[in-house]
Amino acid sequence: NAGFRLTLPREAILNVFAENPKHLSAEEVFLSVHEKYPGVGLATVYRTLDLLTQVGLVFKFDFGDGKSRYELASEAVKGHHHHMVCTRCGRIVDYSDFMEEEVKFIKGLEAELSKKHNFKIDKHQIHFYGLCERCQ
Amino acid sequence: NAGFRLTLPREAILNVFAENPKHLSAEEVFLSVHEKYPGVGLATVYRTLDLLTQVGLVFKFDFGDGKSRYELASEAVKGHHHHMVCTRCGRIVDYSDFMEEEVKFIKGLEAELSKKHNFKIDKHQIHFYGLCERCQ
DNA sequence: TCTCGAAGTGAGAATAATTCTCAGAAAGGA
DNA sequence: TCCTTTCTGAGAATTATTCTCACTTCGAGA
Repeated sequence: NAGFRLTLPREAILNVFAENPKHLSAEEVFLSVHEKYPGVGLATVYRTLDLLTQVGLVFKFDFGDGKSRYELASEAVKGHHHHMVCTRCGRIVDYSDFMEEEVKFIKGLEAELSKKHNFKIDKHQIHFYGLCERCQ
Repeated sequence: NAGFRLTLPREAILNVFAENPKHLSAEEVFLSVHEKYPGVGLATVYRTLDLLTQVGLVFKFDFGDGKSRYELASEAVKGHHHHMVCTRCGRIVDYSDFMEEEVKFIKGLEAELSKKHNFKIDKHQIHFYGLCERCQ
């Protein structure tokens, strides 16, 4: 909260994530907020999601279906996980197996790449694509 | 070429990739094709990119800036590489270092995940985000 | 060679997610 | 309290992508 106000819309949006800590689209957040606070507009949802992303409270993902997804950063960190996306039905499956090895590997890679390409890496995304259980 | 015709627009689009084997946006492909073949429409470019992606000749990427990028699959495989995206200027830096280790690690991960979650993985994407040399 | 149906096409309209604009509301410090 | 800054809702505007439709091209078979 560095120089920003914690207003009702913003609080409402954060609450949505607290209740449903999953990769939500802007529209899903909007609908969810709208139930309790019908006054909150879609533009504000987008603005707030943007702000929260800037500040680092939420992560923004793009799974390639044309809409962005957002996820509470603390969730994503605490239960660190990545995603598998079904290319048929669009379902997103979280996994948190092998995270320790994965994080270790990725961190090492990051360090090497940062050095070699003089690129200041601050986050990564790993997505697997394929067919989920139901769609095979 | 299984049941599809190799028409002029399609050939022209493939040529664009041959000449410039980089992560091109649909618009970039369109402009490039347009130079030699002004008759080719944007819709056809989109349709063809879609077709080529289905068939597996090109890969489709999404770096989170609202537009998709396409890359010749043979290029991506031959010079297997991944991407670092600058969050300030949008520049995309390829890297192909440590690929052997990376592929090995990812393949192993894929196998484990496929088994455990009964998810038929057929591709993955790894992106790093941060600040490029110029933007730090 | 001619004919017919499927596949492919360009142009522009339509769609969907996101951003912008603008006038008004709220909030915090002087 | 007043004033400036921040924040807001509503709807218009924008941007990438898809759809529609009438037309063309191709290729297989008669």
